Amino acid sequence: MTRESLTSTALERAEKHCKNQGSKLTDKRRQVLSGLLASEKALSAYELSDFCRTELGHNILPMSVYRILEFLEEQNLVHRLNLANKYVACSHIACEHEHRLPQFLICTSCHRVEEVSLPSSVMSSIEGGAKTAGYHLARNQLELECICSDCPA
Amino acid sequence: MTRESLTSTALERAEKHCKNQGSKLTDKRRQVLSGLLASEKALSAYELSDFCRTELGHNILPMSVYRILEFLEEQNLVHRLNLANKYVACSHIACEHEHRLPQFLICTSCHRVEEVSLPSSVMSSIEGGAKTAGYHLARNQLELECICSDCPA
DNA sequence: TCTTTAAATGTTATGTTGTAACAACAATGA
DNA sequence: TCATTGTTGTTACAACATAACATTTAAAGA
Repeated sequence: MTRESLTSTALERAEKHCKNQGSKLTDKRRQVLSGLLASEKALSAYELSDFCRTELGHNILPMSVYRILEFLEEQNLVHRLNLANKYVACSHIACEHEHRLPQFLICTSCHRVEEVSLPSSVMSSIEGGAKTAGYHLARNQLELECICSDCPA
Repeated sequence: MTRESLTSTALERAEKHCKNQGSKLTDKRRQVLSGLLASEKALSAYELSDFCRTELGHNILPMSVYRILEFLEEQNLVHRLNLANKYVACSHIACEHEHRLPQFLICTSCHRVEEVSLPSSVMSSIEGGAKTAGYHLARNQLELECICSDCPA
C-alpha cells in the first residue's frame, strides 16, 4: 500500500472513530493529523505547525496545534513522546489491530520512531519492580532512546 | 546514617572520583552537587540555581548550573531525567556498590525519584525487542512515569 | 617567580517548548 | 432567533536550554 492510500485510510478511520466518541474531526484537526501521518518522524508542535504550512499549505498556529494534538491524543490517534517532546501518529489507526499499550523506540539522531509491542511479561516485570519500590506506573507507555539502523552509531 | 553525613560522605567520594579522572570538583561544582544531594526530589537547572541560593546561600546562575550539571553527568555523579527535564544526584555516590545501568521511577506528581535496578533479564528482553525492530538502545537508562506512595492516585 | 596557556565561570542575548487568558467565530439545540 | 457550547485566533508570557564572548582562576613551563 502506498503512503498516500494509507494516510487516506487512516483519516477515514479517524473520522469514524471520533464520530463514535461523540466528537468531531474538524478540518484543522484533520490537517494536523495528516501532517503527522505524512511525516517520516516525530515532530514537535512547532515543527508540525511549520510542516503543515510549508508542505501542505495549511496555516495552523502552534497554539492551535497544541490544542489539536491534545484532542487527538485523547482520541488515541496520536502519541506524545515525553522523552523527545515530540508527537507521532498512532501507527495502528489504519490497521485492524486493537490498540495495545504502546512502547516506542525513538532514534535520538533522526527522530524516527517505531511503535512496538514488547512481551507483556516484560511490562509486568517492570511493573513488579516499581511496586517493590513503592511506586506504581502512571502510564504503561515505555519510551526508549535508541539509534536506528539508518543512523551511524 | 543522617542525611548530612551521607551528603558529606558523598562529597568526599565525589572529590576522589574526580581526582582519579584527572578533573576537579571545584567549589561551584561541589555546591551544585550538594544542592542536588540535599534536595528530596529532582530539580531543573533553574530550580537548582534557586535552591542553592535560597537554601545554601550559594549564588550560581542557571548558565553555570547547566555547565556544571553537564560536567557532573560526565562523571556519573548526577543523572539527567529526560522524561522530566530534571536532574538527580546518583544514589550510589556514597555507597560501595558498583555503578549499574540505572532505571528511574519518577513520580509525576511530586517529582520524587527512586533509582532502582531491574533484573538484567528485563533489560536484555527490552534490548532484544529493539533489535528485532532494527534499533539498538542508545542509553540503557529507563525512565518510568509513576505515582509514588505519598501521592494520591 | 613570571609568563603563558588552558580551564572555569560570568554575562548577555536568544532560541525552543509550553501555557494562560481572553476574543472571535461556528455549530447546535431550544 | 437566541442562547449555549465548542473550536479557533490572538497576544502575552513562563520555563527550559544554548550560543557567543568576556573575565577570572588555576596550572604548567620557562
